[in-house]
Amino acid sequence: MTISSTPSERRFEKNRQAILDAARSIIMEHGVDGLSMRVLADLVDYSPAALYKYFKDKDEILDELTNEAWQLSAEYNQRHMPASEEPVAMLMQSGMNIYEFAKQYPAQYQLMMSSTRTSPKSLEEFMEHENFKGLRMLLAQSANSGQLHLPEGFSPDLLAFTLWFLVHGASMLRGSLMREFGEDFDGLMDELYAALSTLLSPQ
Amino acid sequence: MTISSTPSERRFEKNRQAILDAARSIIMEHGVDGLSMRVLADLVDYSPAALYKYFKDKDEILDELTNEAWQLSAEYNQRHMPASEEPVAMLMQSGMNIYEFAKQYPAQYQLMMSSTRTSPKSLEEFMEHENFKGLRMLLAQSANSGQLHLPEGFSPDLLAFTLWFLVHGASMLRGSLMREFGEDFDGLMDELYAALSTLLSPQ
DNA sequence: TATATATAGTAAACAGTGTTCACTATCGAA
DNA sequence: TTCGATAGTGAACACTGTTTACTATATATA
Repeated sequence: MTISSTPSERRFEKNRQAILDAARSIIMEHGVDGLSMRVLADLVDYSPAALYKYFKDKDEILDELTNEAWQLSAEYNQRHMPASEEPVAMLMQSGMNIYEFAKQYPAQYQLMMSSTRTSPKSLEEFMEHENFKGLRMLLAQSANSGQLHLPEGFSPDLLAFTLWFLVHGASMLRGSLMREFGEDFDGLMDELYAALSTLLSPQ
Repeated sequence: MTISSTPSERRFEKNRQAILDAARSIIMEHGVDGLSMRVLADLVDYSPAALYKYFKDKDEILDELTNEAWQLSAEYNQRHMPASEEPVAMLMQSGMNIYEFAKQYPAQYQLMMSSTRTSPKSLEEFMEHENFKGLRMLLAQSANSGQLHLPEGFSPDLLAFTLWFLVHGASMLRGSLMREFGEDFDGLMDELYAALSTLLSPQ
């Protein structure tokens, strides 16, 4: 399914991609706030105004990087997920993956959590979001097969949200209010995973 | 304990306070990003440069507002806390108070969670933080007296961190990634409080 | 009371930001 | 070969936080 395209269209797409690559490298090295249209233009040997032939505005660049980031995070999770394991262990690994991703790609994570135009428009839409649906499925199936203990009052979906809040809360706090805690924070998370693991294991 | 002061010192302090009041009203109406030195100067009938006689830089203004915000949040919590109640109910109310505060004072909450110079420098320092120590004490005492059920693997302090992560995670997500969910998010939180309440109640 | 000093306040500028506009040169198609 | 779309540019606009040189005014001292 190759899309027919003229040389100039391919050239345009290449240049656009090169700009995105440069933008990505800037936010990874200097944070999201380190990205300015002028330093970006400098890096790709364009004048600042030229960037507006490729993108409507700066937000469109950030939106592209945000979508990339969600995908990257999903890939990161799949890459670090043991193939056949018990559900509770997979669940804990899922949590660690989000947490580690936020640590390793703080700029991308910041974009995911803050981007304006990209964020889901309703709870229903979010529930179908690729990165959340996997978690819901895992919980529903393993609760059904008795491989996961649902604490009283928790539906699979409510537990999914709870864990999402918990892990993303911790990850965001680690990058903002608690950014100075360093290793101590990681130790705390290990304790938390251990306790959660026994709480959610059958029996 | 009135501090001896000259008229000019009192005048200085009054002007400084007036600037802070104006800054607060700006962030409450237009968000933290809506605060610029020029609109602030306009509002208090000063030239922009004059503000620098009262504050080292913009961050110093934001730091003052951040400290205020932490205090405001503590007061909000105390004001909405039933005097004599069972610990679990108090705990849930505490969580709701943080969540409701973040909803009602989003700018202040944003400052609390993001300010650079104000944030605690270590885990130990944070554990002694006024707004967190209350939670720890409540948990330790009620767990000791059997009025709170500690799930296996959770120490009182670990549970305190867990609840902190959970509530602040939810509050931050409500203000960022999930800002469009509106009432649905609140309903989810109600479910969560109910489930948590039965999980942590004795028996 | 006169004089010297510290201080409140200002206009203008600097360096940075995102973005737009008028313009040129080149490229692709008829 | 001509003609129109388009890639790319320099300069400007309207912002941002901050600094510098300067002027009054208010305070403190002789």
